[in-house]
Amino acid sequence: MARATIEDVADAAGVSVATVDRVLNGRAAVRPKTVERVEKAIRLLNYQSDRLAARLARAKEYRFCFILPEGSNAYMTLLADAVREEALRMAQEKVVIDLRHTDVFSAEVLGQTLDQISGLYDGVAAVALDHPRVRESINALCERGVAVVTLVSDVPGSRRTHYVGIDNAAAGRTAATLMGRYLTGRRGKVGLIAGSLSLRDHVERQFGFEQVMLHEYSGLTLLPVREGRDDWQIVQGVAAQLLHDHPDLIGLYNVGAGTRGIVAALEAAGRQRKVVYIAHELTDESRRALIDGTIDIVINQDAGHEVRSAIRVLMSRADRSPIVEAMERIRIDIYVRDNIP
Amino acid sequence: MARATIEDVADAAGVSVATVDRVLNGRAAVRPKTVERVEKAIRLLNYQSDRLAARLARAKEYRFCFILPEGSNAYMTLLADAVREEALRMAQEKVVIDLRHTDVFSAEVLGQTLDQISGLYDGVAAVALDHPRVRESINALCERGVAVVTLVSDVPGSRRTHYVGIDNAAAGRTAATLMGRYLTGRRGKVGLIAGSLSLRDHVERQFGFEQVMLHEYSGLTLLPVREGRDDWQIVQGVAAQLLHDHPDLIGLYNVGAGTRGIVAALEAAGRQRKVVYIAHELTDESRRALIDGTIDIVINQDAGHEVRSAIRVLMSRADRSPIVEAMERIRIDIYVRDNIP
DNA sequence: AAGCTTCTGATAGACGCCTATCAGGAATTG
DNA sequence: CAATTCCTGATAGGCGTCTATCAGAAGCTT
Repeated sequence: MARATIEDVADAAGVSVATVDRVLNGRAAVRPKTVERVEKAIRLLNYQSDRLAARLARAKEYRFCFILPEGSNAYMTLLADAVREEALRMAQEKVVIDLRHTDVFSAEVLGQTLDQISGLYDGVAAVALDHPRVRESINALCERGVAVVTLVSDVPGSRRTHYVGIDNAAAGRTAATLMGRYLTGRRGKVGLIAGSLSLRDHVERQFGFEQVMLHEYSGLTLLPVREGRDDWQIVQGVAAQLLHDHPDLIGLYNVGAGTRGIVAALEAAGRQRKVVYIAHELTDESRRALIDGTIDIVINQDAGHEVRSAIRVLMSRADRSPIVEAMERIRIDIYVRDNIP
Repeated sequence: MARATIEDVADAAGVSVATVDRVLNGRAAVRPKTVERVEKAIRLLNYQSDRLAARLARAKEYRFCFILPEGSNAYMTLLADAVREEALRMAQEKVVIDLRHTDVFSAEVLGQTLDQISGLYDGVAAVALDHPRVRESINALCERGVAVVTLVSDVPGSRRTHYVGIDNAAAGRTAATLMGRYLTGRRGKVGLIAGSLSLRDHVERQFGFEQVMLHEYSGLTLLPVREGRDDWQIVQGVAAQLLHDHPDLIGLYNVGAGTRGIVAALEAAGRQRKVVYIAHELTDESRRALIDGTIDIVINQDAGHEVRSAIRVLMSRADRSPIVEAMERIRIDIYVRDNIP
């Protein structure tokens, strides 16, 4: 009752291994009647090709490329680290992974980068801007048979194979629910800071947050969003202003990066622990602030998981095997002080 | 600059491939001086043996066994499903996975089961009771070279290779922090229900919960634990009693299974949504209750992840490759209504 | 029925490593 | 120095699949 091999299938179907192989890999024309016989034998023996042997035989290096925004955004640094780590591990399995950085805020630059790498890789994973220029480049890549995966922020409407990241509207709603519950029975204002309203993930989070806040926690006054460009110094200024303008600010949700700036602003105003502060992404900075109580909750998407998921998706596209949806769903992690990993 | 092979190493070291193989797999005695030469060549070429080729060549089926408690505990059902699913997937890679059920509350029965399977498997993953009888059987298995992994609940002091599960004390603390914050500014009683105080994970959760509640939320009165045997009907009785005895009960933490019983009791008393209720494990039942607001928070450990992690650990033990700690850390998932997967 | 096209079979040689065997060289012992 | 014992080299065969080639069979056309 050992596993069936191609040879077993060939015997059962009364054909040669060559023909079975032709059917399996669409190598040449095979008469429909023969195809059917082979397929019947496959079903009968419950044959599954041995992935290990197959990849060994193909002896092919898979080449993938990750494109991340340049700059010192803490979460992107985590992502980059994860990519490098996985690159090492995957080297053992004949997978080469390159990492490139590009200006995330410029659709033109990102588009050019995508255009250039065509032909060099079997697959690309990119943190992409949702912009027609980018969409066009993504589609061009797909056209040429390169698998494209969007990371963290999606580009809907493009022909990308897959989106690896969380449901950002749901993340926003999650933040709102926790904010509302943490502030049960209190009245006051809640501030909202985003990196840029041209980043799809930020907008979606904001949308989800407002949706739940307005409908379910109408006792709280939601202030209009302010943009911080994901730069902690700018964010610090924005937060400081917010705190100054609203002495009755009791909640703060930062949809983007720049945690460092907010922590600084809260401390400068002496209002840490007095404002319920919900941030995104678990970094060294936010971890620290979570432990000392300045941040109450961090909503996270696991960088390691995202990178591994992206690689798995690219791999299965490369050897035409199906992906396991359940395994590739990126979760919205909630961290409080006590469950930090 | 392709990957180095054993042959390259042999050439570089000026020895034969046979000798390299002997060094790599400790197949026979090799003179220290030669060993060193080979190892130097390996470092020099940054040689890493090709896992795929190695496993193909060994041509060995790995045989693993999962031992789960019998009965209809919802979470255990999820675990069992995950095991079956992975068993299918792993079949593609020459890994056979069996699933056995046993009485989780009896150390003797579990011990016997463990004793019996010795010799049949390369590795075992078990949801085990922390009991000397069980510990002894686990150690006996390890003695005979069978890799043993504890699942969900650990057996410290045994020679098990690894524990796959969450830090339960931290989970308890997490529950307490959320309970405390959700109940900010309110006074009243908080109830605590466990399955059995002989289950290590339950005791640890209780410990963590009490620790944080007592120190940080002293405005809330923590009631003594009650046991529900993880049976929803018993749990329902316990919960009903609790609600009856304490009209000022405003929080409830159920450390074990039996969510269904608590939901029923809350509904019967008409106090759903009036009591902040925190449960463990995301099942169909708790998911429903979370959505309709009866449950406020679910703390979860992902069944699929645990099973996959256990398999990975058993596999690396079997082919003596190291595990990636970071990848095998099981997270304490927090779910509210809005981030349910 | 000859000539052509389309399918199929047989087989060899990778892929990178494991396992096993045997002979001969090196080091050790008495 | 001979007799052991210990190390090492060379090599064959296998793991299950892919790729490629070539000859021959089957099917179709006219």
